[in-house]
Amino acid sequence: MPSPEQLREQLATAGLRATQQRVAILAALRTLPGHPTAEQVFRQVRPANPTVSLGTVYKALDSFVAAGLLRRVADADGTRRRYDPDCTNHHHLVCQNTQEIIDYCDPQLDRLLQEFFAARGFENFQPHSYSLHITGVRSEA
Amino acid sequence: MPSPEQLREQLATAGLRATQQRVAILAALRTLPGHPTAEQVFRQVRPANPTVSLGTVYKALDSFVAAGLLRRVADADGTRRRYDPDCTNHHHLVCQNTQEIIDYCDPQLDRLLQEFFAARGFENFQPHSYSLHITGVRSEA
DNA sequence: CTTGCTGCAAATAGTTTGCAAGCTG
DNA sequence: CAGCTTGCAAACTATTTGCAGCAAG
Repeated sequence: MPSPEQLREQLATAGLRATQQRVAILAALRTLPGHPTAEQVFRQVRPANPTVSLGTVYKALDSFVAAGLLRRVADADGTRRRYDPDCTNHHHLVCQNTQEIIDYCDPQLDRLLQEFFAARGFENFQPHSYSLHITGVRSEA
Repeated sequence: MPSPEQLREQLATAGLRATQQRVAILAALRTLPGHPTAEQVFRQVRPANPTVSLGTVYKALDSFVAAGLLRRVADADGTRRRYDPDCTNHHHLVCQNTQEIIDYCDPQLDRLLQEFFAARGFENFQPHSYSLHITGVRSEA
């Protein structure tokens, strides 16, 4: 849970003006679990900052993405955009029943993929990062 | 390039009525390369079938997805839906510059992933299929 | 025949844009 | 103070829905 000052600094470092709105939006992104939509961020921010508008949320998220603070991801059915606050490389488990998306980190898997593609290589393509999408069902146990 | 009869049969097997529109739409999907949008399918179908409407294309694509003939995929920036006519498991190369998505099949990779996850296993998740999203840049060579 | 499919148009959902006014550096 | 940012509302784009008529099984 970073302090407002830390958030302001993150924005400044990224070359963005640290407005109240952006600080609030960035804070919301650090609070919300998973991959929130613009709407979800808006609803999180709004109560404490009734002046922030949805349009501003969209613009702020866009500038965050441009600055590399955030990653844009498509949601499972492609109707809306989601924003992934975790910019480190990671993978996703997708439940076929609930459409739920769970983050999955696995350095061992990362290494495996790195090695595999280092050995193999591509014709006309320079790989940069790998993200594995694992579809399946969540088992209650 | 399957014949109309084959397409009709595919539809029947999938439990769908083989209407002229659906046959034309399915044919277009087999013709178009990559992962077309509804709009692209419409433009492909329209010249030969001026009576087909965009709404019908959407409905037909939905029913194809429900029947398992097609897979819905989100396009890179998540603003529109694309339909992937290839229902066998495969991976994607995504070019950061052009947003182009290239299909990538690699049985060896599939085996590697299978083995890795068979050995590892998950807590509360039953994996079913794996799709690797490889981001990078296309090198002209 | 009867049930599902089509075509049209209107309705929605999500996101973007234009611009005057405000705040940040 | 200069310029980026905001808030609002209107504009857009992609997709969905309702419903009367049509066609496939």
